[in-house]
Amino acid sequence: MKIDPASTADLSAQIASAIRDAIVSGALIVGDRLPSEAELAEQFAVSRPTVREALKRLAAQSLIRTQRGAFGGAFVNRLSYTDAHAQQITTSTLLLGMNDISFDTACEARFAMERACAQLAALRRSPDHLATMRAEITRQGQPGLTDEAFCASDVAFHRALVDAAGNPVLSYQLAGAVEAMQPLMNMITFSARSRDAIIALHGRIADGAAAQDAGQIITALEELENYTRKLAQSVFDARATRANPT
Amino acid sequence: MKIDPASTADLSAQIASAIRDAIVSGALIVGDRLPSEAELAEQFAVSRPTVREALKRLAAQSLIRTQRGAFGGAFVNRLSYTDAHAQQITTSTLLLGMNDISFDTACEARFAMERACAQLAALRRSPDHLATMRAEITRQGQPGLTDEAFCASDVAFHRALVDAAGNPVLSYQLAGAVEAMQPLMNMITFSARSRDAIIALHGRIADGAAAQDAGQIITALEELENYTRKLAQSVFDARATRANPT
DNA sequence: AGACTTTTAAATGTCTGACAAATGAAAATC
DNA sequence: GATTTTCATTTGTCAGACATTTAAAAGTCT
Repeated sequence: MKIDPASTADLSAQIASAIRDAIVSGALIVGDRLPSEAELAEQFAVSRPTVREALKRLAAQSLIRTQRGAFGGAFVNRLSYTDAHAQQITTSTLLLGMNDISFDTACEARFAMERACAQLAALRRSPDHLATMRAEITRQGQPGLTDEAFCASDVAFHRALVDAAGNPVLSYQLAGAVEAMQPLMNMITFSARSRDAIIALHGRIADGAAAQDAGQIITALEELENYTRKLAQSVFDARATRANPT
Repeated sequence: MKIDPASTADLSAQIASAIRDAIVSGALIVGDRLPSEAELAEQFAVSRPTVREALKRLAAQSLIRTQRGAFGGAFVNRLSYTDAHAQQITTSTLLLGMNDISFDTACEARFAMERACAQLAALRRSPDHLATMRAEITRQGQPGLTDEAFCASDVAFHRALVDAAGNPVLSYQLAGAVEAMQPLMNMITFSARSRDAIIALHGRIADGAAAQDAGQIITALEELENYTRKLAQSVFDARATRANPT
């Protein structure tokens, strides 16, 4: 592991990059202990604070974990689904929030990916997944539910559908996409009638999963996508009219 | 922005978390300048090195960028697709590399997502995308190509298919999944015959895109998935036999 | 007055040295 | 032999200093 003395970049960034490369390439494997901060400082010929900044960068990506005390140090971390998932949600949420991505684009991406697991979900859904879906549908029908709680339940419902596909890699990828949509969905005010429509579509999805009928799930998802986009459109139109009345 | 004095977690982690929350929640928006390190140190009642460690954590996630000099400082960064993409590839690659995920699981997830954009790709593919796909197919047929170069071209081909869907959110999500598979794919040695089979399938995908026939793309992708899994299986079987000959 | 140069203040980047706190191993004690 | 104490190691945090970069502000010349 070496750094380029000619580079103008921050030393801590260079050091972090060197160690990251060693981990990604497999030169350092899960559980390996990195040299102590003092040793790293000597190896890279920098001071300990600089090394520490580099290590904090890696810790922010869950690449390492640190432990105090004798025989402590920095260890290469096993990236868990939970960690990866959390990072993906942060990244996706910010990406959607900062880049003026249209509701339609985000919606299209989300439902395209969700349809991708319909086939597998129909094949592998367990009674557990079905029960979760039914429970969320019931919750969504309860009176007095706030829009936010309705959205949260919506996310949980779709999360169950994704998990039903029984592929952890798919779950990790899609859960990020679905959850990142939530702030956008939260902008919509759901009338009682639109809630009923969504709940009916959720019911058809759950029925399709129960019957192991992928076609039914996909059809319902397509209708849900169209309905969601129409709903969002009307919200945006109403806002535009309020802001700019003729 | 406050931190909990009772928490046992690292101060730098707490400070990073507080600032991150402010960014994700929208209290700090793109382009906003954070207080200087000295001011932050005073606000949080910690030393400057501790503040710096917190800022480096945020920089590692591309949440902020720093600028030296007068009127410099730390600014909330617009998370670009490029940054998000790079992070996703690192995360996905490590997740796949560290967690003993079977080739089949990863392969299934990848092709499920890729099929999800077939419909959109058939609808929106531009001459540019078609040209890229054709060019990669040509490259793949060249003699003397190393296995690694073949894999890289394979990734480029599928990347073009994903981009053809014309949805940046989808591209960001899927590019990570496809590229993260590359180290796994690199374990396979491609015989001339298997290369020919893959190239033929790529040709059918490109033809389907050219004809705007989503069904053809999906069928070819399914065959490609099956073929890839069969190929990987034979590689693993051969290894098992070598390691444990009867 | 306007264009160019110099100065300067503010900010990050880096270093040194120090102490606190945690932690597990080893030594001492019962 | 079991328990307690000591101790070395390592990370976490702090204080203060200097180097470097940067753009605004002041100064200078035409």
